[in-house]
Amino acid sequence: MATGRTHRPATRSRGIPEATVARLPLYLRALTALSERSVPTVSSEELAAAAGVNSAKLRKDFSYLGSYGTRGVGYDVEYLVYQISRELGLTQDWPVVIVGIGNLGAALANYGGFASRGFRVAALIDADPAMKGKPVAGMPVQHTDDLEKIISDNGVHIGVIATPAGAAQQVSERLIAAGVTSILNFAPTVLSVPDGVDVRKVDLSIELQILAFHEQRKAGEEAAAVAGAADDVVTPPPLRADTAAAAAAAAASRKGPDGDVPAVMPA
Amino acid sequence: MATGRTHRPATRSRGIPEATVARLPLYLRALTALSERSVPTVSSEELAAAAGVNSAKLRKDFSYLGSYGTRGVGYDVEYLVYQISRELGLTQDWPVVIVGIGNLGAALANYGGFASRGFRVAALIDADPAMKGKPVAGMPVQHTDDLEKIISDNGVHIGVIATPAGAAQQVSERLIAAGVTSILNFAPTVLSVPDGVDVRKVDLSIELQILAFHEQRKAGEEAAAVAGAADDVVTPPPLRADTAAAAAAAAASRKGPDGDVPAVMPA
DNA sequence: CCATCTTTGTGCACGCGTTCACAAAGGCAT
DNA sequence: ATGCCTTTGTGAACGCGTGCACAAAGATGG
Ligand SMILES: NC(=O)c1ccc[n+]([C@@H]2O[C@H](COP(=O)([O-])OP(=O)(O)OC[C@H]3O[C@@H](n4cnc5c(N)ncnc54)[C@H](O)[C@@H]3O)[C@@H](O)[C@H]2O)c1
Ligand SMILES: NC(=O)c1ccc[n+]([C@@H]2O[C@H](COP(=O)([O-])OP(=O)(O)OC[C@H]3O[C@@H](n4cnc5c(N)ncnc54)[C@H](O)[C@@H]3O)[C@@H](O)[C@H]2O)c1
Repeated sequence: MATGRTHRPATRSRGIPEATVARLPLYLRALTALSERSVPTVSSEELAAAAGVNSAKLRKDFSYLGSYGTRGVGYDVEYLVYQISRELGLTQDWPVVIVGIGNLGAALANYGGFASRGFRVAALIDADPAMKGKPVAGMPVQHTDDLEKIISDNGVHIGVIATPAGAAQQVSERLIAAGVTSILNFAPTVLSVPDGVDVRKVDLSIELQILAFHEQRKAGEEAAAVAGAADDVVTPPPLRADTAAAAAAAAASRKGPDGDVPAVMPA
Repeated sequence: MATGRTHRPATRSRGIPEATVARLPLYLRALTALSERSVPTVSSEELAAAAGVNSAKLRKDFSYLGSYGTRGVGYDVEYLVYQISRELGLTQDWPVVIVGIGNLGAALANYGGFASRGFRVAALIDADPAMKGKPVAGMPVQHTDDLEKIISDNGVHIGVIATPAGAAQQVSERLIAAGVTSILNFAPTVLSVPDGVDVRKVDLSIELQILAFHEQRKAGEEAAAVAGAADDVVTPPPLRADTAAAAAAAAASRKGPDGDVPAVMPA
């Protein structure tokens, strides 16, 4: 069981660093584009630019896969596409089920890029009886009652969860019990899964909050640059009296009227 | 313009490490749940479990914000919710525009959790004239012609791109020219943006490919454990003659009538 | 066959992030 | 008050990821 682990810490991908694995799809996408334009070879510099990374990083990444380049020339595009595809396991077919066919689930089901890389939507599953049999993306929605059978009949190892957060943990347990060992979770919850099961999450809200943090930071720096850096508004340093008071009020909302809690951020 | 940088390397969030910033929303979510259950205080151990992280990591993360805990007791839930919200900039309102109201864009527009943390969908924008004025999530879709005016009138700094990949770069340029400085990109492309602009990407296909890599790895290890670890199939080590031949054939798939081509993907 | 020029592959150093482990802090009971 | 017990906050060690810089490899032209 273990506590909700979010990424793949256990598997310890022998040899290839996790950071490299995460970039391989990026390289593959850039290479595919080159391949379509019939470009025969590409240098690490060019490919790195197309993938939006540093060329040294790219070369080091490729070095984990083997020596597939030719010095003085670059990399053979088609050959590299094949090698990366093989390394990522895209030379085989991966049946996938999507659970929770609401707004998001339906959009995912309709997503073309889904099938373009060896992933095949094997089934769409929803708990709503009214959805049963209803076609979404040209495929009938099936009921959760048949989840186990669907997973096992199709040899599914990868599941996508797009249910409300409250149902996600339970759905993940059923998926795992039925044989799924990799989950892509769109529900905003931490999933607790056994060792050996990989979970990756996509959380729109978290991404926006991270952007907001930096955005606020920019606004603060800008204000500090314009003004004499005396006023605060959003900067972390001290904290104005009224803001501190609000914080104190929130903190004291339970017990006595200890109206203290001065300027925070001591350490 | 710089090459497509993907994450926030420039901003150098003074003080708070990027990895910590990325976890703050996780803590906030867990704390909000506790708050709703009227739990007054929580220990680092409990909160860490709820957020799916290590308790030492959580304490260190909080130490960057300040000393908000009480030794022997734990953290005041309400107070911490306030502090993290403030740090993330969620105490203010963030108007957001979504560009590209197709399957995904519509799902995002309908997403309730969007507005729950200070983010407000200020406008939905699409290039399709047929979409103009059509209500999606109770809001009329506006045409791209008015993009600049919408951004400026609403003081939008955060934009979400859900257009096809081919249009993403151009859309990002218009957004940025109009004043957007943070972009959440759902299109599978590397965006080239000027310094000072943050881009975060959500790419379903990449996530699935990473899962496939580990899935393949699991299958390989399993097979190796069962069999005598002699056969390859997917293991990285050397490269057998026939495998190399297949690769070479794939590389030549463009010119000659080599009717093979493994499983490699096209699009 | 040799010289030159381009580009790979990688040794190395550095910085960030994670984790351990513990002293200090504070509540609480006596 | 005093001592015990819990939990925080953090110093320090470690490991991973990144980027530099360059020697080696190989293509290409003479
Ligand atoms: N829509 C988005 O843009 C978006 C963005 C980020 C995250 N999310 C998250 O994705 C999830 C789905 O979002 P949505 O907007 O599609 O919600 P939705 O309500 O439109 O769809 C949820 C679907 O899940 C089904 N469902 C409920 N319980 C189930 C169960 N136990 N087993 C199988 N199916 C079940 C429902 O019948 C419904 O069809 C939510 O957790 C949401 O927070 C959505
Ligand atoms: N649907 C998914 O689940 C999913 C998942 C991952 C990634 N994506 C990516 O998200 C993007 C959108 O996917 P989708 O399924 O919603 O596609 P879609 O074709 O349904 O929608 C695209 C929308 O963008 C609009 N558009 C096109 N060019 C535009 C422009 N220049 N300015 C403004 N709007 C423009 C179109 O009119 C259309 O409404 C694609 O890049 C896709 O690869 C989608």
